[in-house]
Amino acid sequence: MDVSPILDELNKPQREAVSAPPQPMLVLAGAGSGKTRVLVHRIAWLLEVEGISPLSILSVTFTNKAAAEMRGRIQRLLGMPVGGLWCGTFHGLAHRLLRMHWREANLPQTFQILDSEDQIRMVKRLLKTLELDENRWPPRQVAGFINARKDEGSRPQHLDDRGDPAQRELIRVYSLYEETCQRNGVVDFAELLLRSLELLRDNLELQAHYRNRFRHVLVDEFQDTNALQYAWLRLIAGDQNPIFAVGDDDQSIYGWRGAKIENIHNFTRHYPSCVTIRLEQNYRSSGNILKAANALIDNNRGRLGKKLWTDDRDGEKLHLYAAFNELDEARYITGRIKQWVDDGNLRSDVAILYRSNAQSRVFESTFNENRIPYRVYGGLRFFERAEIKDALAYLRLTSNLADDPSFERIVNHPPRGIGERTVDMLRQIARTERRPLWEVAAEAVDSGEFTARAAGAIGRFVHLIRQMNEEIKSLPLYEQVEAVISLAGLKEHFLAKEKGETGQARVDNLNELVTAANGYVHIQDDELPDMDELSSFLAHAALEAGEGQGDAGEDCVQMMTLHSAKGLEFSMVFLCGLEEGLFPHQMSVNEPGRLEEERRLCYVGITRAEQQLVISYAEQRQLHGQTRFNPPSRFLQELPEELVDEIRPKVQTYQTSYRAQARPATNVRPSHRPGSQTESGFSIGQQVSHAKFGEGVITNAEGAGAHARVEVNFETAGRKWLVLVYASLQKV
DNA sequence: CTCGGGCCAATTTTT
DNA sequence: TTGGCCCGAG
Repeated sequence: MDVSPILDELNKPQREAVSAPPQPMLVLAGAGSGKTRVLVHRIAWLLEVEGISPLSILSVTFTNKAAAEMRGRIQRLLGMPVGGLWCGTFHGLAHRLLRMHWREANLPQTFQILDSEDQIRMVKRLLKTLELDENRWPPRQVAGFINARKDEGSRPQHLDDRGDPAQRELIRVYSLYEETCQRNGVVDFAELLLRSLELLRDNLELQAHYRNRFRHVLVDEFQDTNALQYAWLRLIAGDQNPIFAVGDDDQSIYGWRGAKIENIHNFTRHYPSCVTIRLEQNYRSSGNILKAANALIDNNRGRLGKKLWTDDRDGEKLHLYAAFNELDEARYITGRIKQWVDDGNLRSDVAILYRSNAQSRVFESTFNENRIPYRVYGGLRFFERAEIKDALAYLRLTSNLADDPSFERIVNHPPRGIGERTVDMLRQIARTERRPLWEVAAEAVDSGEFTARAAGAIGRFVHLIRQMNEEIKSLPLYEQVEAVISLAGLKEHFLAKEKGETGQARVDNLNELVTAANGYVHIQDDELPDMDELSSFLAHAALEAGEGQGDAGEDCVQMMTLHSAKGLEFSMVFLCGLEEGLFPHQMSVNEPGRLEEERRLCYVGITRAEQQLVISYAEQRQLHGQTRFNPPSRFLQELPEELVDEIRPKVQTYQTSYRAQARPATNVRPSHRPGSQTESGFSIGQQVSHAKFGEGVITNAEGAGAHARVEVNFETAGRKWLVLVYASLQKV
């Protein structure tokens, strides 16, 4: 067997990992060390060299993007499509299991997926039913509670309120929520995982079947797994089948949403025969950037340990800009980007990374002023838009008439005279009779319980849904979507309701939905023969929310949070807002564990840069409508001095540098001591001259850094406060 | 049902 | 400062 195409072009540890015998493996893959490559080549190795059937391989990722990339790269490497290989996200694969075994999992065949927004709407409704005040029980938090319990594998009956009345109520909501989902045939994201875990745990026949089938389980981004996901992996792998886990504990940044860094830390303890391999050679960044990243992350405790290195030269030093305020920060970065583009580089190779989304605004307006095209990542994705969800809700309801959340969403949307009062009555009947809203509505028309007006309106709605059901049955998918949108009158509704751009944008999106349906390839799946095209499309829409904004194809500066930058790389990276309270974020500074996660986030940010990393902080920043004076981030002091070129605005003041702050956590600014000399050489009593105001003498001073001001008593113009950065005073 | 004013809170995000 | 949400008026 010629193994050269699989092992060639791999470095030693990579090759070791790829060609290892079947055994539990932990591959600690540093940033830019060829992690995906190892996974892809490992699978190729198993298929080609070990002669494993694609059916015996289960490969799990977190995002659809990662799964798609993996699949694509395997096919490219092997030069052919690999059928039968299970390669997908945790949720996608769990969904697949449930579709295949819906009976055993006690679900209706037509079950639908509840996304986060649907889930919160449902919780809201249940809170009302239970007469719980939304202010005391914020639906978001209640949903969060439910998800967190599911993520640790707990059902309501497992939970103990331990005498805590608040806990008792939450468990009650969880209980009712679960019951309602079951009756409606809907399944939320966490439920996909938990339900499939229970399925395989309790159904020994299926368990044996899958353990016998999946001889190799591979996981990407292992440091991001939560308790449920890890349990799911271990259950499928059993004792015999080895898990090939790839991850980087230094890039674990999702602890706040349940990811357990312990999973990767304790992996070798769970699997004593596990072999650990470190991928430390970095193919992305130049030397100085890596040195800075290593130095920073070295401040964390309890790491598995790893030091990135490169064959590349040291490259540019890191640049650090101390901005006067957030506007100055944006202006400086704008200047650097202009320079970058003038030098013949692409804007799309530039990324602006920030800790929180709110920081994007200043950049957006500055870029607009300067005509710099940009793209902001994050925000609503395609399938999450209201108009799209409306259209999908119609489709879902025709597909599963018991889907109450969809019913609720569209029963009066567009408005058709079915008011809150009427819907409430429907709900009440539905609840007492434990039947879906749809059935109740269908019978309400003749029941005489409703006013003629309400009954008429309900009748028209029932008729509409039946008509849709009837008309779309034999149509191809995209015509089904088209027909539903038109029968529901969604376009007319949005055009009338939201005049101008918004309305038109929604119509455009609806058209785009038809196009998406037209382009949707429903792969006939041997393992899922009963899945029709529409159901498959609906599941796709729920599981894969789609891209944020359609890529205009224009060369754009990329703007995103540090979290969404993970996994990406850019020639030039601007890491902004390095201020105490902002980054590390205020909410994380008091707990060592959370602070370390912030540091890992910073590490992720630094390691995104290939050639040039520019870090900035503002000495004063508008935050929540108030001016804040935050000291430079403690992370700055953790970067070795010799790697950083500090760029300061024109004048130096007595605050030497970001390193001068002994205790960055304090928010007290040093006050001016009379007679002391500023670094720029200005001091009280100094004779100065100004281009416009002429000559004068400094009588007072305050502030620091780029923010420093002096009071000058001019001979002709009188007393004025001047910002040193802008005044360009000359000594006389 | 829809619009607008007042009030409140304010990381990070994928599925 | 902004945005989301609730409530009351039309």
